[in-house]
Amino acid sequence: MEKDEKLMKSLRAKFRDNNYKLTSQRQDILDVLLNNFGEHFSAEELYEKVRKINPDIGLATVYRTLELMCQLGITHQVDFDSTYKRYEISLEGQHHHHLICIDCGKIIEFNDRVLEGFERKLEDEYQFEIVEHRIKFYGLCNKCKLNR
Amino acid sequence: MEKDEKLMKSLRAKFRDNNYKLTSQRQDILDVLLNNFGEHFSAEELYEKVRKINPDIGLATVYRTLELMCQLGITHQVDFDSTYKRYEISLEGQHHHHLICIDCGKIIEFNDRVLEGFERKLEDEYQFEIVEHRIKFYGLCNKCKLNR
DNA sequence: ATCGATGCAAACCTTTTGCATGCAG
DNA sequence: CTGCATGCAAAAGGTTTGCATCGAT
Repeated sequence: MEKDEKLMKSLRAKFRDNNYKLTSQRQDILDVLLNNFGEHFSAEELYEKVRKINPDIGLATVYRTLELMCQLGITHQVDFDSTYKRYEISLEGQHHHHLICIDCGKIIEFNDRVLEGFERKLEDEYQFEIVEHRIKFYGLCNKCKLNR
Repeated sequence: MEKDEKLMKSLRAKFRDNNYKLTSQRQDILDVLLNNFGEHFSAEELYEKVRKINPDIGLATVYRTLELMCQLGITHQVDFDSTYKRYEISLEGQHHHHLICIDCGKIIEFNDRVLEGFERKLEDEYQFEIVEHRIKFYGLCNKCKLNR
């Protein structure tokens, strides 16, 4: 839990350093975030999880906190093709991408650096300065391949 | 317009071959699709464009037709991080990806094959059969770079 | 003539907003 | 204390659905 403590400290600092109050609701949300590290979640899902810790929290607060955390770089949106928005915790230097199973919806994450040369080429060709990339591969996971 | 005729014919066949009626509304939607080839559009945007041809079409019909066309492979969803869904016409062998400007929202499309080797590697590593990929690079377009 | 497709309006679901109250700094 | 943050409920998108009618086959 040492690493978690350090991370929590840095996330709290992001609120404080930007003059946002560290309310108990925001702390509760950070707790849930770290206890579910690496997951993607909707506002509703986050709300349900936070309610187990603090049953009085309002859904609007969850939405407002998500927006603020995205602004502070604590979280960011991940856009899968769904009717609602999904989010995940941001971690510097942790570009990761997704393999998404079109049968069962399973999401596998992976990291890679192979794309960097490719990015240079694109930047030249289109006079575009790349800040970030999101890559998704759709297909069949091991299990679903067998069930066909 | 020769190529368009051929494409239109094949799209109409997709309805017919699957026993869906080729109503005037569906035909109007196909017309708009081909006359705005390559664009991404929301249901609302498509609705507005179709209304110029057929002012009596209902928004629900546009939604229902979009769903059907996605099912038939005529269109597919593209997921940018927005509050509403966006679609584009599908074209076999035309994998293309996006450069998205984080300042002005401009979207530049590009094609590339450099990722194929990378895909093989992922398939081995994760026992995952890749069917399709979607790649987005976020950054600053030429114009917005200058305005900073 | 039949049954799927349409238009309308209502329902739904997710997200945002206004306002009075609460609480961190 | 002060002003930002919260909870509630209402409003605001975007999308889906029920139902009577229309029209492609």
